[in-house]
Amino acid sequence: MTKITLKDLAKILGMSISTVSKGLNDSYEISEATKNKIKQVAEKHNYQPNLFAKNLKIGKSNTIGIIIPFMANPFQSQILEGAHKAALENKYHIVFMQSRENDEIEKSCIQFLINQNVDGIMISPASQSSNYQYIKHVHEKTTPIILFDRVDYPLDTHKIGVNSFEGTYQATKHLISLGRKNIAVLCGKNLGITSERLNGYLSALKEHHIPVKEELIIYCDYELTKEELDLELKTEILRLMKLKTPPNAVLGTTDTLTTRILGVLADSVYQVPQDLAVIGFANTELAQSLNPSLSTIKQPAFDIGYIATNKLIELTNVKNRNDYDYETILLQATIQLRNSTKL
Amino acid sequence: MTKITLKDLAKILGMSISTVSKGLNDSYEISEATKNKIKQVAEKHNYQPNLFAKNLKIGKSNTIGIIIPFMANPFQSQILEGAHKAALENKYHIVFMQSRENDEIEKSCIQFLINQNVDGIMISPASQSSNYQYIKHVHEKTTPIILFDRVDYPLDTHKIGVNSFEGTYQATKHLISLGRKNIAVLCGKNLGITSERLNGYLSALKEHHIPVKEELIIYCDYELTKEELDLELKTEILRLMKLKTPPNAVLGTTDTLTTRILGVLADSVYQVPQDLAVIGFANTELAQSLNPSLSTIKQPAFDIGYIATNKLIELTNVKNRNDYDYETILLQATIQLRNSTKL
DNA sequence: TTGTATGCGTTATCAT
DNA sequence: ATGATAACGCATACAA
Repeated sequence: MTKITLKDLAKILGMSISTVSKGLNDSYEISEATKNKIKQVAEKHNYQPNLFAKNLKIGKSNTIGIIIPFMANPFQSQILEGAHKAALENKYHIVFMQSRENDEIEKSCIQFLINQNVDGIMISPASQSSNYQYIKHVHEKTTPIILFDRVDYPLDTHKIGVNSFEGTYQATKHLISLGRKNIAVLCGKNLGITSERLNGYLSALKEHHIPVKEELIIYCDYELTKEELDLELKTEILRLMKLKTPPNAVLGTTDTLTTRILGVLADSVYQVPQDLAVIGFANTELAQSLNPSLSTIKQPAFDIGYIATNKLIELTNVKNRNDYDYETILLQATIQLRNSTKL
Repeated sequence: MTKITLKDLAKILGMSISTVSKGLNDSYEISEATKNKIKQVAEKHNYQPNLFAKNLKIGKSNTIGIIIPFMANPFQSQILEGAHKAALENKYHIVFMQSRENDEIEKSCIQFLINQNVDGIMISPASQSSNYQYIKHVHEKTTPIILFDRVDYPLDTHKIGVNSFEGTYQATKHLISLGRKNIAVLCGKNLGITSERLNGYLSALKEHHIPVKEELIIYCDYELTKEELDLELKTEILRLMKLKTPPNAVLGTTDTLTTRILGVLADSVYQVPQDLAVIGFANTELAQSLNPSLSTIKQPAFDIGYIATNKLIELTNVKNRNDYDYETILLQATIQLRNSTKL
């Protein structure tokens, strides 16, 4: 039961290859009667066009590339799942690559994808302006590129992410309403989203006339290994808790930072939430299994991946991208209050 | 800067297309001198062969399919990461599909992959003998299939997984050594790996002359939604704790069961580890962030994916698979003792 | 409305 | 050692 081709179908039907091809593609030049006959036989023999031949002919790959920092990460694999669904529905393929939070690797990923003839690329940039000139060039001259998750990046294109400001703003307000006014905030160094998320924090403080203390704003290097990051966080916690007025709450602006700080605290003498209330961006299903259960800012990760992929595929089929009207879609993050901020 | 083809190179070099092609493919019929010249020019113009044309010609796709129950799952996305690395190193592509623990979806995934002309497929089966006849047929007649993770499945092929017996055996012994002899065990219903993992538990009990109580062996339906599973676990916990001699420990035989039971317990009146010690298969990075930190049986997920993919690619390039010597590779799971089993 | 012929970019067979 | 040519499976311009 070897693969059946157009030629085989043509022979079975006693027609020419082109008639069969046109019939299957619903060409207007073929009569309904023959179309039906063709489709019926194709169906019966479970005909599936050879994609390599098709793509070679058409000059399209029906494949998009996705560049993500790390795939073995709950938040990002949820995004991938959404992307996967959208791609499947549109009969597109996905080739994904991991930038590992590194600009150079990111560039090689893009080059690889272009060599693979992908029709479009979606990126969650490794840093604020990583490979900007190169990405801009590729986007304008060769292959459309859109941004997801980390959308605070200068490229003029579709951007699908989350309302960063709102998430940290609401979370900070919640902490304040609990009487936790001395809030440390963990930020990703050189991360595009950092500024908006920090703004949410700052605005909430300002609104409540709470002075900003620089010593409570911590920038973490995102290129560190897990162990190095843990060590850095541990050091920071020690420093913070030795201040004359130590913080009584911590806000994590990214999934990684929130979950890591939790591990560091679990390993320390400080109690959550008694000593430090914790809240932050986190998409882990284990939030409620933690003890105390973790209050989180949860992003609609699946939707981000799903919408971004649909947008990219749409863009892929646009003939002329000059003067194209790009959209920025910011979904709402939702705050889920649990025990790490109780009391 | 449009894509450069063999034809372009030939023109630049003033040679024929076939000479250039042979030169790039290190054919013995081309002189070293011209080979060098060809490669140099190809390099300079960053020539990349069109994979669609190549695959069409060769009749291979250089693509493998991976079918996994769920990708947005820490354990499975770690496997995927290993697979991704191996594929990249071998210049292979991956198309992955999710069976969602469902036999029918699994079958449609296989059919899809075959239609995509994948050179081979690796599956973590949805259940004990899901689609066995079909998979056997495909494997023998069409496309090589290997198994990973859930390797307790009758197909004669490569199997890459973990020593299930050893993991639960050691974990159970550890619980017993702590004086926790009344151990409930959570199993996946119809899951191939269940029997070996249960055997580990039973052997450890036997070795310590502890009678087996059927009432402590719980089979959970793997096709349930998260909410339904939580509810089922909640009900089971209530039942267990009302027994005349309630269990003082719980062993989870899969990642899902271990992490879910933890959430259910966190939401209950029962304390971990005071009332119930908890240990089980789990690859989450949050194990140490849990309070109490979770004792886990951790699988080398990355290695499973990496090795399986390499084995599959190897198999893909075998001409005659009759009488092929298939391997079963069982890696060691490692037990990480933490606070959920202290005291 | 249907069929013929060409070419997408490769590899491979056969001449030269 | 190098080149001309056919073929992979498909879509399409053009002819009938």
